[in-house]
Amino acid sequence: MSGGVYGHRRAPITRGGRDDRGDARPSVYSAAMTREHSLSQIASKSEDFDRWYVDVVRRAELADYTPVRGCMVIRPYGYALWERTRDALDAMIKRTGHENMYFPLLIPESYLAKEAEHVEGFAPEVAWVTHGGDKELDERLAIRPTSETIICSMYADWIHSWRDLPVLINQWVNVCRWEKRTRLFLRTTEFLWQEGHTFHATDEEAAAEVDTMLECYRELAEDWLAMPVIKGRKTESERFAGARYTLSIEAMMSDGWALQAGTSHHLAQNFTTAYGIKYTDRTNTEQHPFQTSWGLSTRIIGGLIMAHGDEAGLIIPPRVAPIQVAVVPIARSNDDDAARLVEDACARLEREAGPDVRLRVDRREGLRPGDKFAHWELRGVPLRITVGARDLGDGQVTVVRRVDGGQTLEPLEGLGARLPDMLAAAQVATRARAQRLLDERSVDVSSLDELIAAFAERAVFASGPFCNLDECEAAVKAAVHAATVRNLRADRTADGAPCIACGRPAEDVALIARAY
RNA sequence: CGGGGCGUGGCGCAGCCCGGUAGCGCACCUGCUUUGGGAGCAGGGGGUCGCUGGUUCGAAUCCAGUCGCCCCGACCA
Repeated sequence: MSGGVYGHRRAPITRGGRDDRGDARPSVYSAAMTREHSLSQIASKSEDFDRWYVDVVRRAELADYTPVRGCMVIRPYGYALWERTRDALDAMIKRTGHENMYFPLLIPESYLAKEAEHVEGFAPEVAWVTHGGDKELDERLAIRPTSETIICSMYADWIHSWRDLPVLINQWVNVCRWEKRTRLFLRTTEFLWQEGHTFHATDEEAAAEVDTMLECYRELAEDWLAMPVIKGRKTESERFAGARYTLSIEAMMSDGWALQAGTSHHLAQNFTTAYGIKYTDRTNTEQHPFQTSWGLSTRIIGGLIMAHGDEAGLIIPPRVAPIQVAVVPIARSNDDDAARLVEDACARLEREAGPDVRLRVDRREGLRPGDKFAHWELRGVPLRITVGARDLGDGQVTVVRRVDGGQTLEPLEGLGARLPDMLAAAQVATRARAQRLLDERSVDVSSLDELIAAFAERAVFASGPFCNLDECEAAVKAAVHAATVRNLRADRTADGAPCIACGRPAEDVALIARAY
C-alpha cells in the first residue's frame, strides 16, 4: 500500500525499506508507519490483562487472526521483531558449533510411529495429509509437530562410525500442532521455531549439550529480550514425550504468570535405539549414539510483550527493537523557516545516527504530535526524540525513554553519536525493571499452607523444597488453582529440607507458578 | 471437547423482540485551517448484514442447519 512510506513528497531522504539511494543505514521496517489503528485505544492492562494482550498484538500490528482457525499472520512489525530475535539466537547456535539444514514438512506415519512414547504424546495434536490432489494416499503424512522422527530416520543411514560424531544440526521451520485453545503467539496451530538435534558418542557429552543450549536460551532471554528467567528441570509429567529429561527456562510475565520460553531435551538412546541408529566405536563395538533436541519458538515474542508492556502498549528492548528511535518533528506549517530548521535537524539526526541505530523520522503530515507520540509508544519504540522549533532555538531536542518515561533535553550537537549509549542504557533499564518485578513477586515457601498463602493475593513465583513424587506434584496442583510445578530450579538445592507436600527429605527446589 | 457470548463497510457498534431491501462513531479520500500529548470545518467513497436452506409478496430481522471467533473449564512450545 502507498501508506508504507510517508513524507514522500517533501522528505529529502528516502526512508525505510524502499531506500534506493544507497544509504548505508539498514532498512527499517516500513509498514509501521501505517496509520491503521493509530488512534485506537487498547484495553487497560491492569483491569483486563488478556484483552490488553490481544489489543496490543493487533493494534501494534504485530499479528492478526486469519480465516484459518488457530493460525495467525505475523505482520511486518511483528516479523521484524522475530527476525531480530531469531538472528541473535542463530548466531549463538552457530557459535556453539551447529549447522543449519532443512528437513521436509511431511512425515510418513510409519516414521512417526517408531518411538512409542513419542507418538503417543503427540498423537492428539498431529495434523494429517490424506490426499494428494483428489487421490487418497496409501500412507497418510503427518505435518511435522517436531522432527525427531524424520531426522532419526535419515541419520540412521548417515551415521556409521565414531568419526561421524558428534552431529550438531539445527533447523528454522514452521511446525503444526492441533491445539484446542489458541492464543496469538503463545499457542497457535502453526508456529515458527528452531529445533536443534544432536547425536553424541557419550551420555555425558549429550548432557553437556543440553546444558549448553539451555544457556543460549537464557542468554537470548536475558541479554537480548531483557527477560530474566529461571532455569530448571521439568517434572516427569511435563517431560518431552520420549526424552529422558527436559530442561526449561521459565520467565515471569507482568501479571505474575509463568511462560515456558525454551526447552532442551536429553533424549538418551530412546530414539536412536528405536530408529536403529548405530555406529562402530573405536573398539569395533556397535553402539547407539546419545541424542538431544532443543527448541525455541515465536511464543517468546508473546513473552516479550507480556513481560514488558504497560498501559500505553508495547515496550521493546533496544537490542531487538525493529525501530529503536522515533523522531517526531514539530513545526507550524505556516512557518517555513521553522519547518526548515526542524527538517534540517531531523535530517542531521538521520545522518549522524549511523548505520547501527535503527532510527525513523515520522514525517507523516496531518497528524498532530500527540498522535505520533501515542503511535510509537503503542509500538514500544525505546527512544523518542521530539524535534521542535522551540528547543532548537537553544540547539536542543527532547529525548523520552519509553521504558520509564524519563525525559531529558539534549543538545542536538553530537546526539547521533550518543544514541548507541542511550539505547544501551535503555536496554539495561528494561532488564532491571523486569528483574524488579520478578524479585517482588518471588517467595520461598516451606509448606502447602505457605504456598496457598503466597497465592492468596496475586500470582507469584513460589519456590520450595520438593521431593518430585507424582502425588506431591498433584498435591501442589490441588492446593492452588491453576498452579503447577514449572521446573526444579537449577540454581537451588533443598539439601534434605522437608518437601512442602509430604515432608520427606527433598533434594530439589520446585518453582511453582501459574503458567500460560 | 463441555458451559457462555458474538458474527452487520477497515475497526468498534446500533438496528433484530414488534419483518418492508441499512445506520452511527472512528478510520479512509479531497480541500482549507491547524501542529510542544491523540485537531476543526466542508465535501466524498465504501457494506446486502458469516454461510446454507426454509417461512413470507417481502428476511439483517423469524426458523433450522452450518462455519468461525472470543471468554470460562479438561490437553500443550
